[in-house]
Amino acid sequence: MQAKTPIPQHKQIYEILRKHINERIYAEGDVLPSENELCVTHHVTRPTIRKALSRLAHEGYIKKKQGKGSIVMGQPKGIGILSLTGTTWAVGKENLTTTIIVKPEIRTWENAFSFPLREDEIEVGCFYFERLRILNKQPVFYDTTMIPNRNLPRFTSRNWENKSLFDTLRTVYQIEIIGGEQRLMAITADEKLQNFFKVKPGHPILQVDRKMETNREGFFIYSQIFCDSSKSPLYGTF
Amino acid sequence: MQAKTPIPQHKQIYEILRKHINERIYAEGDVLPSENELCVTHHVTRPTIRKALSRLAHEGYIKKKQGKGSIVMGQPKGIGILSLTGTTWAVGKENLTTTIIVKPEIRTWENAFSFPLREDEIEVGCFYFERLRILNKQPVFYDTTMIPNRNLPRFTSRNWENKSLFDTLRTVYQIEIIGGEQRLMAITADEKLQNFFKVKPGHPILQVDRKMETNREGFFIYSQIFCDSSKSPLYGTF
DNA sequence: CTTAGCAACTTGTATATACAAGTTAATTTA
DNA sequence: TAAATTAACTTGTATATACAAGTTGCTAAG
Repeated sequence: MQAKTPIPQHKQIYEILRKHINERIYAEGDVLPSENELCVTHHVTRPTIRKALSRLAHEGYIKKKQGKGSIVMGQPKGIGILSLTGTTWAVGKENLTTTIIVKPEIRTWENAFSFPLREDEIEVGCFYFERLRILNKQPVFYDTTMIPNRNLPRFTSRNWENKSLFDTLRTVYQIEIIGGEQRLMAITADEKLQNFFKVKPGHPILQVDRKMETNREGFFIYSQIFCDSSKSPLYGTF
Repeated sequence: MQAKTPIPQHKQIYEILRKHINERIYAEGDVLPSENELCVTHHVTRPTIRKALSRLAHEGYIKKKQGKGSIVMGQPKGIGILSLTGTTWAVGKENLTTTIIVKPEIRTWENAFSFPLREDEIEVGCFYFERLRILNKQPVFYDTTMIPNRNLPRFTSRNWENKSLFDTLRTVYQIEIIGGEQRLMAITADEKLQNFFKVKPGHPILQVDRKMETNREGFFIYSQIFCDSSKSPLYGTF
């Protein structure tokens, strides 16, 4: 492993192992190569490997057992809405299709779902898009996302259908979600939502407002999600 | 720092710093002593300190800045329902009172809120209790908790009013939540909930079913929460 | 054949060290 | 005076090493 890039080695190794788990090169139930073996294959020392593994363990990709090894758990379950990193949605990945209602476009911030905005955020405007997620031919999520228009070359020209927004941000732009805040509410469907979800007036809907913090100082991502949890409860791991 | 106990030093230091932040010895906005200073005061080396700080940072107690130091963020916001560790509820801690509806008692498992149970879990039975959380004199949460009856001496005789269940489990029994899964749903209030929350029929209610994994192998904690999010949205950090 | 114990693995904890990189403030230079 | 440099801090990354502790399977004793 060469350090020619400014990306730390433990992060590179994390990405490699993560990819291998996602691609089922290491499948659920498998035991990862031991830390010492990984040291040899990646030409680093144990603390470096341990840092990569510790992140994988924390995110649920593996489970470490003293004396045994690192057991692969597969892609963490969850739909990327309640999980910690917001990076994956394994459950129903096969069945969950994403339709873009409004393609990513540069807009002024209309609002940020009750989260206050800073001056400089308002100034640059934002990438805005709306998506409808369909599970087993039934629409279950409707969400809008706003991302500040700052130093994201060729962002609107990317293909976003059935792509993970957070995977792209992480691998292409080196932007990672490091935390955030969210508000959850149970509401009753308004006319627009009744239309999207094809439900009757008075139907309970789950609403989530999120403000996500990234490793870029002062760079926040805002999203609002509506979910018809009667069709499919919002399932997540933590 | 002596290593006479089997509890690792990095964990002990984590607990100390965490306590100091909770007691506002280190207040919001303060900068923690530098890693090297902490090394001296706790008689350990930097990697050990860094492990403690890294956990505090991950849980939101502090924020690390390269070149500056570790800035204290205070107790992580959230009500302990959506936050990662489930250990704290800072927001409204002053205003949030907890009433025990059903005191902790040993019961057989009636069910575990749609989570399947293992044989040995059913065998030992569980501690069961119900609580009602009141914010500004208005009931906002109603929750039931089930904990397997295994090796928890004097559990039922403890005082649980306005105590953090997870703090007690961690400090007294060395049990930590290391992850879990949850299902969120928007439902309409049934008669029992209408009574608790004093709302009309058809009122939307947020329901959360949780299965929490602990550092004790095979030891899970189950809880079900109902929230009248119209009075106070479920706010959490991650 | 069965079992106890040991050896060879695994991960967990901790030390000591080194240098890179970001921040801040004092100092030097123009 | 004002700007540039430097020095002294901070955290971030990485190496090399050592031993503790849990797991597994082989081996030798009964």
